[in-house]
Amino acid sequence: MISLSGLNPQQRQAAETVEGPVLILAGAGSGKTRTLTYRIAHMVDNLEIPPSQILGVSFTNKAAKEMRERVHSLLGRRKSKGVTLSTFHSLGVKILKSEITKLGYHRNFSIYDTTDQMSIVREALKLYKADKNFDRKIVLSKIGYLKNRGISAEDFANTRHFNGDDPYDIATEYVYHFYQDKLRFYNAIDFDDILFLVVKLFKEFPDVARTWSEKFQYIMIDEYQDTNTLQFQLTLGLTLAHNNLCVVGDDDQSIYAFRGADVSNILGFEKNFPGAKVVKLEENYRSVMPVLSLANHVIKENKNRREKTLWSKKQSSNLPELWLTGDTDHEAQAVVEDILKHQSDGGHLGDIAILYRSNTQVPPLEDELRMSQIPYTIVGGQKLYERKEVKDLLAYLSVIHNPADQMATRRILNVPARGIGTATLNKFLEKSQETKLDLFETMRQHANLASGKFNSINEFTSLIDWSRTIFAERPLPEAIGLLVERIDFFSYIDKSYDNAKQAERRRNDIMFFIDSAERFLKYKGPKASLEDFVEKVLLQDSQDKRDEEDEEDDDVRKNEVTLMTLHSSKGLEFRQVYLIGMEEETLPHKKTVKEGEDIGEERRLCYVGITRAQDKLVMTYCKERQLFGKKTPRNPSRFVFTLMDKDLFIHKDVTSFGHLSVEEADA
DNA sequence: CTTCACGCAGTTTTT
DNA sequence: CTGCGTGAAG
Ligand SMILES: Nc1ncnc2c1ncn2[C@@H]1O[C@H](COP(=O)(O)OP(=O)(O)OP(=O)(O)O)[C@@H](O)[C@H]1O
Repeated sequence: MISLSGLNPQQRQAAETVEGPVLILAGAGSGKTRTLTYRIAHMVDNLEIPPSQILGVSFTNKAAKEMRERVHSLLGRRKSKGVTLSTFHSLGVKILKSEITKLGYHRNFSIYDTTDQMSIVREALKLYKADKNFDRKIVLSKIGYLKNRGISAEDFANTRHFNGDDPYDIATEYVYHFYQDKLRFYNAIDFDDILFLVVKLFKEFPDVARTWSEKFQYIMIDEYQDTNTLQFQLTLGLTLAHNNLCVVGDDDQSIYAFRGADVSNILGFEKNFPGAKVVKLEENYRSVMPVLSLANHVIKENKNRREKTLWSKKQSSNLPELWLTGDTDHEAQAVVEDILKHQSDGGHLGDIAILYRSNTQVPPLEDELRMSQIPYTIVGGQKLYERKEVKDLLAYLSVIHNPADQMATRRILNVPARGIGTATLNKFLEKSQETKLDLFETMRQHANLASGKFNSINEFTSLIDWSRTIFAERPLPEAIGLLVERIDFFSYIDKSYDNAKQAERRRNDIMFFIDSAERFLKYKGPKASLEDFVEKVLLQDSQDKRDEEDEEDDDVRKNEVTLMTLHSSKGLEFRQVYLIGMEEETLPHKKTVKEGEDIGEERRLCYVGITRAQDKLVMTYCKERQLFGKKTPRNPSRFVFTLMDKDLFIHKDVTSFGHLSVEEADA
């Protein structure tokens, strides 16, 4: 029996209202996620609702994982096991895996990332000859924009989004069709398709939607302010058979508008789900009052927001601080030095987070942390599967699993070099187009197409066939190992880099990749399939080293500092937070300052950052910053600059403080 | 077909 | 400063 005494009366009411729509709209740290996790525990343990009927969705992997851990610690591993806790995207893939044939794709579809998408768009634009040179990034983002609003290539021209006078729209029209045709031919879908196709499926086959809706009788969605049109429609589909939907969010923390997120989903919840019980929470249990005051002042400036009261019982005599530092290296030094002090005072490093606007701010921090031997982890950032060699290997796996995957086939065709270049490739591409046979099959059946390449082509196709057998017979990590051996991948890597250090790093990436297959096998058991593994890697389902093994220290953070972007920090909390790069053109990012006034989202980002801190908050900005290799003078962010003399934080000039950098010492 | 060199464009944020 | 894409030479 789970006791709900850990909740305040409002929270408790939300947790106990299990039937019908419920909305919790409340500020940061007011216990929204906590309420959700107790609600799940309550349903399973007290109401004896079968866990398999419960679905908890969130937006990012981090948030999903956080939720899983919290539910674990309430219910214990055994009882929480059957509860589905995932992101929208992994839920989408799960649904597509079992239903996609209805849409004319095959079950073994590949999932394409931005690089693959770009290549296809590039090809399309090459074919779409025009005097103007189109930027494929713009075209691709238009396609993504459309998809996230549920608009297909066929519909585009008939929507208000289409402007017949805009050459880009006309180009996009063409490219979108081409792109979608190719994906289908390659039996591949992109990230946006994951949700787009589920929605399409639900629309065209209402009974399928109904089946899924019946499976998940109780649905909870965290960070609901970040849902976009597609996710909203998906939600509608999942609630076809009932209206047991509990959503949780904060319009002040909506930070994914660039991805189509639409706050009107949460603000209009009562309209969309009539009879919804609305719960407001006003007590913040996370932060100390001075931190919260600053946060409240920062967010107050935004227009079009729901006013909220937010207060905390936790007092503190320490105000947040804003440090002026020299340059990015010095900023990193100042932060690291402060962390060292914390460490020598016996502080735990797991209590500390360094947050920043963009991943480009990481390198100086990494250098300093390494030099000071402070353990740290970076969340997000350079992803394992984005490293070139890992992508290559992943492409092998994709072709083995889905031979129709042309992008993957082309990627590995000449990696390692087999003497099959563009000339040969083009011959096969032509043939493939002509016969409607996929590229791989074309090579198998018409190996003699390119004179002199007969042997190389044959070797390639039989390599893949051989691999398929291996992967069917051997455990995953072993099979990958054998493949790496067979293509002599390590020698290929060594040959590709004259710098021995680089080559070693790349080899390590591969080793790490095999390691993660090993962990995957351990976690999944012997039935761990190639397909599941690839999916997991692509969805970033588990990008950090530690997997489900170490059960007991689930709620104990490791003794290491956490580095992440403001975006990935949402929903988390740390005793001590360093919010670096509080500068104009960094926190209100340059791009948003230039393009009209959508500063509101940047301000919310700042709000999110501040409200991650429980006890201590340090914000830093630089006097100057290396930009494109040039020193550029910087100014403090307007978000705090305008609050300078209100005693909300202490402004410190630390430029003359701390270790001198090597250059300064030499000077 | 591979390799190398040069010019350039780009730096949000995530699945 | 880097990392990519293009083009010419080997
Ligand atoms: N009723 C309560 N009693 C004690 N602690 C609470 C209570 N409610 C929430 N907390 C604590 O407050 C902190 C913030 O809670 P939680 O993360 O659920 O807030 P949230 O509203 O989801 O925040 P955010 O909007 O930032 O995601 C957590 O440490 C949580 O354990």
